Amino acid sequence: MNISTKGRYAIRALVELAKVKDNQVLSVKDISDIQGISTTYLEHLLVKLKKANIVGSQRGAKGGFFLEKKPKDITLCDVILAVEGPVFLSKCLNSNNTTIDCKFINDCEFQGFWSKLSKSIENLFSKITLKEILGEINE
Amino acid sequence: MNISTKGRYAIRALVELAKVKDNQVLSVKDISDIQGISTTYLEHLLVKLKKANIVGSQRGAKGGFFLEKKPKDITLCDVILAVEGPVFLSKCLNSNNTTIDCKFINDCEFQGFWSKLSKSIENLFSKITLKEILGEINE
DNA sequence: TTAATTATGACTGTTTTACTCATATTTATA
DNA sequence: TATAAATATGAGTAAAACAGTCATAATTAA
Repeated sequence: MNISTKGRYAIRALVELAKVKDNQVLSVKDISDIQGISTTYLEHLLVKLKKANIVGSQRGAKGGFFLEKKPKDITLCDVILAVEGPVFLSKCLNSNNTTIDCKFINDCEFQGFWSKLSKSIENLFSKITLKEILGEINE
Repeated sequence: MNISTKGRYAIRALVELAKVKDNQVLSVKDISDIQGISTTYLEHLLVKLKKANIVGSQRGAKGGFFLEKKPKDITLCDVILAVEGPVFLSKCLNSNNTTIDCKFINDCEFQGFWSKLSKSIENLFSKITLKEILGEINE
C-alpha cells in the first residue's frame, strides 16, 4: 500500500504551480527541470490533473499549466484519485472488475468492513489540502 | 493504493482461526476450503503471520494453525505489515531502497509530509483490531 | 510406519509501474 | 503568415509486483 510516483510527482508539480503568481503559467519543462522529473511522464500526469479540473492549461508558445482552484480547495484525495485512481480500494469492492474470482462475490461478509475502512482513508485524505502541504514543506 | 489479496486473505484466515475453540487448530486446507482461497498461496501467508507472532502452528498430522494472541491484541497494522510490508510507504522515504533515483534524495522538502501521512495511516490501522473486525462481519 | 500436515524455495503468467517515443494540434510572436 | 514553443494523445517497453503453482523436505499423531 503506497503512493506511487504518479501521486508524488503530481503533488510536486502542484506545489510548483502554487508558487507562481496569479495569471502566470508554468510549462511542463519548467516544472520537470525544477523537480527533476521526466518531462514526458509529467505531461501525462498533468493531463490527468486537467481532466479532474485541478489544473488548467494554455496551449501554444508561452503556454503552460496553472492551478484551476485555490490551494485550500485542492485535496490530497482529489489529486490521488486523478492520477492513481481510487484512493483506497480493496479490489473485491468494485463490482465492475470482471477479472475477480471470489467465492463470495455476491454475498461477502467483509464488504462492509473494507468499505468503512476505505471511507476512513478517503476522509483522512480529504482533510489534507495543497495549502497545508505548502505550509509543511516550508517549515 | 490498495490492500492486495495478501492482506485480504490474511484477514479471512485470522477470522476463521478466531472462530475455533481454544486449544484447537485449523489446517491450511480447512481455512482455504471455507474461504475459497488457494491452499498453497495461503500457506505462504500463514508462514508470514507466524514470523510476526500473530499465529502459531502445530506441525504433523492433526496439526494446523492457531491465534498466538487474543483478537483484541491483533491489529490491522500488524497483519498488513506481516504479509504486505510497510502499511504505508512513499518510496522516497526508505533510505535503503537502492533503486531510487531522486534529485532530492538527501534533502527532500516532502519527506516530513509523507512521513506524517504515513504515521496517520499507521495510527488508523493500529486502532482496528481483529476483535472489531469480528464484530463488524457479524452485524 | 505412514498419512497428514507445516516449511521452504524455485518457478510462472499477468498486471501495474514508470517511463520513452512519435506525432498531432494549438498559439504567441517575429 | 511562417515558425518555434508549447500542450494533447496514443502506442510501445523494461522492470517490478502480484497472485499464484509446483516440488520437496521436515515433522508428528495415530
